[in-house]
Amino acid sequence: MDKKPYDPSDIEQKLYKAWEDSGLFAPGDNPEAYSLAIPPPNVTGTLHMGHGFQNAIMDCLIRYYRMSGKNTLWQVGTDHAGIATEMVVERRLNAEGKTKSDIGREAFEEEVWNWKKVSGNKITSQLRRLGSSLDWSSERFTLDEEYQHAVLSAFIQLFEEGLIYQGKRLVNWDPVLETSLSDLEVVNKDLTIKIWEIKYQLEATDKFVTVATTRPETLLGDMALAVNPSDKRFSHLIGKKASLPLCNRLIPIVADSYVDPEFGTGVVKITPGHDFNDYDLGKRHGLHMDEDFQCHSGAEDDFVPISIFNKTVAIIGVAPKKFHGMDRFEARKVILEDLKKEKLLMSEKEYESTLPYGDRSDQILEPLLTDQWYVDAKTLAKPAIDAVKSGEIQFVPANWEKTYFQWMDNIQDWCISRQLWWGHRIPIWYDESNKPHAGFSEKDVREKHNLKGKLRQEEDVLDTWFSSSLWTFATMGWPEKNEKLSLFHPTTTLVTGFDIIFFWVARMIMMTKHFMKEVPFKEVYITGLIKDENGQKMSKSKGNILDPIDLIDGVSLEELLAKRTEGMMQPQLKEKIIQQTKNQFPEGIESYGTDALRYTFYSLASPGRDINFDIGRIKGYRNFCNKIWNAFRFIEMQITNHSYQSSEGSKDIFSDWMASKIYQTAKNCQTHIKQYRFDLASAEIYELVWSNFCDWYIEFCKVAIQKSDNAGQTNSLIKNLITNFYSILELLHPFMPFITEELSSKLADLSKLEKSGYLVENGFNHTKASNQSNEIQLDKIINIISALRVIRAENQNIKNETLNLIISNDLNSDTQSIISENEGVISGIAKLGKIEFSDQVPAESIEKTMDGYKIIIPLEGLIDPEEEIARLQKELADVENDIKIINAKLANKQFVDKAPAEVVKKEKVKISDAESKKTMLEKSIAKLQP
RNA sequence: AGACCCGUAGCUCAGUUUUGGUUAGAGCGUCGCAUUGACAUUGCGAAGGUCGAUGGUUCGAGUCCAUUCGGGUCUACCA
Repeated sequence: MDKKPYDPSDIEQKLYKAWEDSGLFAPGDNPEAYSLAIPPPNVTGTLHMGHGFQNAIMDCLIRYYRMSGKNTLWQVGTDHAGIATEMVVERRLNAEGKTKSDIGREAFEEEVWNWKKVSGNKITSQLRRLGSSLDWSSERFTLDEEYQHAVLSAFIQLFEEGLIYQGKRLVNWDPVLETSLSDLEVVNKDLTIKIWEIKYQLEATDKFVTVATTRPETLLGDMALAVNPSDKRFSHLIGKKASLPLCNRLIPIVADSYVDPEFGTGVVKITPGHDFNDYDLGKRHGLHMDEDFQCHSGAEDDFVPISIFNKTVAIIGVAPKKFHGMDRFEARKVILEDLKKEKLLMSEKEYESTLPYGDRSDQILEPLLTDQWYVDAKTLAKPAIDAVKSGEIQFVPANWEKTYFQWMDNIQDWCISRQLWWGHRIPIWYDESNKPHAGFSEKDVREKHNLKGKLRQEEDVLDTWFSSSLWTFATMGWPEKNEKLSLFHPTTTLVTGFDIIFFWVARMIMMTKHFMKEVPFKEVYITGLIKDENGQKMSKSKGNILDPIDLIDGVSLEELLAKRTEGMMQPQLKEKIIQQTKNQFPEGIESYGTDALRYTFYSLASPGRDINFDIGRIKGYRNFCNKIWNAFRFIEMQITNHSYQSSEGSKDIFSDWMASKIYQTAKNCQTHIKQYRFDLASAEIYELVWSNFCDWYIEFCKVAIQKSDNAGQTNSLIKNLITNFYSILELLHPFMPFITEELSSKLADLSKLEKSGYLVENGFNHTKASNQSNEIQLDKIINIISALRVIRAENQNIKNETLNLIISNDLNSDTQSIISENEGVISGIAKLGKIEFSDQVPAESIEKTMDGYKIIIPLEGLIDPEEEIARLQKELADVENDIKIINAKLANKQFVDKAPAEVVKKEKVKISDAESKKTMLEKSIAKLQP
């Protein structure tokens, strides 16, 4: 037996492989199903702390229910992550001096598939390192053939139902990635920007009106000026025209209540092609341009917005030729100079506002008029709202429902087309008259619609979230109806973060309700977001990211620095990050093992919104693993040293006590897991194992075995010890799968049980209800031993002496006889000579009043009576104070009348306890006094 | 502008809803003591909190209500 501490690296990967090879994670056919679908990570991504956290939780759930006898499916898979992946591959191409358009669509797609091959398995192997008991046999990727078929089917059905439509609208345009984005992919940043005031000359006068703008370049696309209809300052202008600076064309002045007379100058320039509000206003007023480039208002149907940007946001169209080809910011500069020259620029001021940025590219977005595909989200939202309102789906914690409703009630149609190459190409073919038809292939479309002429396929691909919104059922083979779907769908629970409630959770509910006529999951457990120990979001640019695998295996400072600084978007932060990392981890990070990391996650999983990951805590849980490991080593020693034989044994009070504690904890954990309180469950088990099992039970067993005088008794003590340890391993297994599996198999070998297979599949076999009265008795004995320890700590001269103990006869007779029966063990642990029950108290002694009885340690010549009196008097003062407080309470008529009888009774019991304690203390003091 | 979350021991957090009711808990850290048989990744013991503030409801408030201060998040945004 070696003495080195527990080393998880010896066992973890070996065990996972054994589990996986044995096919233990694959579902069976028991109709009592429990299923989870993993939120599919980006196929080319790597594991971060959030993944680690959420997967730890999912694995605990699935292992717990698998052990409880449910038929479990934990669906695994990865997402193609359109924009993110396309960006990475494009950057790699750029580094080689090539561009996407150089090589063309097909070659590019091939590049991405190659990249997936290189980096694609990283995250799935990392999931294995976490011990996640995923069903690898049903792994899916969102671009698998089968999955693609589901995506196309969904699109075609929605199109045919009129719930997907094409429209020329303003979208959030990312000029760097050259694609549209949905509202959710826009990050609004608060900034100090500039605002300019510009004069527009009124037609056929020498008068001007002034408008304010933060984007002067858009004036090239202005189609009107607008004022509030009730604004007296400008009512005479309504219906007149103004001349557009630098452009030599006229635009109408219209009245619209959208304009806030209090804000700015009260006159607004209207650019329907480049601003969302202006677009709506332009539509209301039917703004359009004639062949002479003059703008007019009209009926709503006349509305034709003009656009002056192309897809790289360079100036085109009706803008004066001079500006053509200029980038938006270059054009802004030139326009401001020109306005200044013409004395039309009134002012330039600082201004607090927000600008929209792309969440991936981090570039300022531009509203741009393009053809896009939309999902009619308003229609799909209704059943999805009802599903949550009716309780068919429950959010945990429940207040996330509010967030959900707030968004769903104001939902906008969802732009699902992306001008990318990586993803599901939209299954639309245009005929020669540009009419769109949906189908699985060109052939399919031709046959269905009897088309003869040339067909052109839509170039765009679908938003990644469109395909992932089908995740729970598309992974199970939909649109085919099969047994898997009927057994495992709806899934039981979704575990995810609040950051994707809108992106994913809400859209899954909408789509699943629509296609399956049922919900995708019955409960949504929204976890907190993992932040660093200072409450900062973990991000590459802050340089505070942690890789869960580094916490498992350890990492040197050099490697950690390299990881945190490679491929930085803002290299100027590099020095700061290096310094900060060196301060935090001067020696790098130690290896803690998966079980310790997982346990840390559980202990932090309280219902709040943010979870600050304090690296200090993981150390404590590594020690916990070591503690368990050594508890096993103790048992191992007993088995070997006493030639343990597996046979029928008899009960003992210590094992009964332990079994009873385990049973209670197991019951509580069941509740905690149902309520997703992994923090409470883990804390309770920790306390059970460390404080009850190791600190007390093992110590009792140790002495009991030592003092046992017959082999049968020894054997039976060991047998009960083994059984209780098994129960603990079972209870811990969903939280710490590796160490528990390893120890259970070692224990099975040692104790010569027939090999009973893996804990993974075995369930909770050893935990049983036990003798509760024994539990109470032993709790009392433990109280006595603890009190003795306090006395020793307070009296340094007796800290190591063997002492005699007298217990007053006030202690009930049941406990007295149990103490007598186990005198040897108790004396052994508490280092006592003999234990007596008596009301005869020797003159020189230390006394301690307990719960209705007292313990006395005769100490002739060893104590200073004066010191002892002082100590007792302090204790007396405390008791008297308690009595005063309770008396005051009971003297309060209001309290006695209004408080529930139970509460009043409790107080009365309390005071009588305190009174008797007081009497005992007074007697003790009197005796010491000369 | 609206919605939401957080504030409890030196630090990181439970406890606050359904149900207001003893002396408010844990881990880490700190202090004192312990040393060869499971474990120093250890054991035993101790100290440490007017629960952000104010007011209210109540016999009774960390918990309920109102106001307020500080920190944070999301949604929507006006030129």
